[in-house]
Amino acid sequence: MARIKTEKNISRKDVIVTKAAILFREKGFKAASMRDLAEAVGVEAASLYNHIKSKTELLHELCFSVANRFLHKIDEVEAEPITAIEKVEKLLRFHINEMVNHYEEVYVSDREWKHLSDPYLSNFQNQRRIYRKRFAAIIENGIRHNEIKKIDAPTAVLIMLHAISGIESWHRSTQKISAEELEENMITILVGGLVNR
Amino acid sequence: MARIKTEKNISRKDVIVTKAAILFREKGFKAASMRDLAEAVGVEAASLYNHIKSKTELLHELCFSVANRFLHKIDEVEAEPITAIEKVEKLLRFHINEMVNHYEEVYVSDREWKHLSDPYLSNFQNQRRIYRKRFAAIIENGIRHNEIKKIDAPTAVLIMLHAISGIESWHRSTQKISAEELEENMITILVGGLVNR
DNA sequence: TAAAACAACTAACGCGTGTTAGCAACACTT
DNA sequence: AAGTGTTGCTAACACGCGTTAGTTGTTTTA
Repeated sequence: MARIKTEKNISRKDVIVTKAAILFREKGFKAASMRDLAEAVGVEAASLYNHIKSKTELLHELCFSVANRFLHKIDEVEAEPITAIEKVEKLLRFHINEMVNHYEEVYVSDREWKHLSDPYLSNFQNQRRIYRKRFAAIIENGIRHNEIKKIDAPTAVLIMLHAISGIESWHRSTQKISAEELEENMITILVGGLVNR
Repeated sequence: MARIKTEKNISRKDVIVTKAAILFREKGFKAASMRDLAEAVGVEAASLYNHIKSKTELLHELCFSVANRFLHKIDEVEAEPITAIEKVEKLLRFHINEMVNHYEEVYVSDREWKHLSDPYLSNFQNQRRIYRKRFAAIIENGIRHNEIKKIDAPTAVLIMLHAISGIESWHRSTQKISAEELEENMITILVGGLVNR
């Protein structure tokens, strides 16, 4: 009867949540079964329920832990006395790093939140909407100060956030450039565009 | 015993495939059941099998019809005697229009292809990989001719394609700018960047 | 070392799934 | 109007799912 191995400060629940992120990313939330997860953890499916309440709880945990990190970051960035472009760049770099270093979690939170159920679902959607509005507000500020082109701010936000989710492809690719190169390339393109002038 | 209504040149299978796209987009492939689909079509679940072979067949049809449209387009664009930037812009505009006008299909093809099974799966992945390489080759050409900044071409492709998939958010949003405005904004930002200079 | 708390197990439940078989009603052709 | 293929129906199948109950084994505490 082999127990789930834990290290210091890592609960068995944390182990399960982490493995769940990997599995949900790989197969999708619906397609990943609790029996799959149990196998990944090295235990029988029923045993998981000594540590978690339900499959959906795993999704809650993942989605909200990611969402909270982004909300804290935008709090921080908004308060800094820097230009709008610098704020945008800081947020982008944060997004890129989160996507590079916490790939599974961020990816799952991004693509599988639809399977949350109320009240978590509407809660999550709200947080997401608010985050985007605050991001757009920064861009609108930049437009007002002539730092940023006269564009539709919500559209800009949408482009930025989705472009970053493309790091998924980078992660999966075999011959990948370094994370640093990736970051610099993304910032160059998103902030400065393709055209050479 | 109400039949599936068909208009001229639209087979009953086409009706089913179209409804499937809407449903798969809404709930995800795995979460959408054949009974859901039957209800959307206005028929019992078993009746669907007079027109289709399996649930997965619906996904094949959607994924490959979308993939083929993009492959034909890149054939066309590659052959034109225009600059690299113009080629990129043409492809981007095509992507944007496809995403705006065939939202459900394109979205499903983009997000649910994982649930294809071999040999369709590897086939689809191949086509996708090849498409991206050809897109990247256009960008690399532009870099060689100094039209485009010295950036990592695969990263640029990844940004472009994923940015466009963000049109999903536009589609869902309530107060949306017009499709034309969206298109112009996206091209402006992706080709020219955010910064005003 | 005994008791208490924890974490694993086996067995099974009810349910929803994709799909098939067999039959009835419709639509079109001659 | 008869015949033929098409398209719908009902019933049911085998299976995998998330989850619970009850029990056994292991670790921690006193």
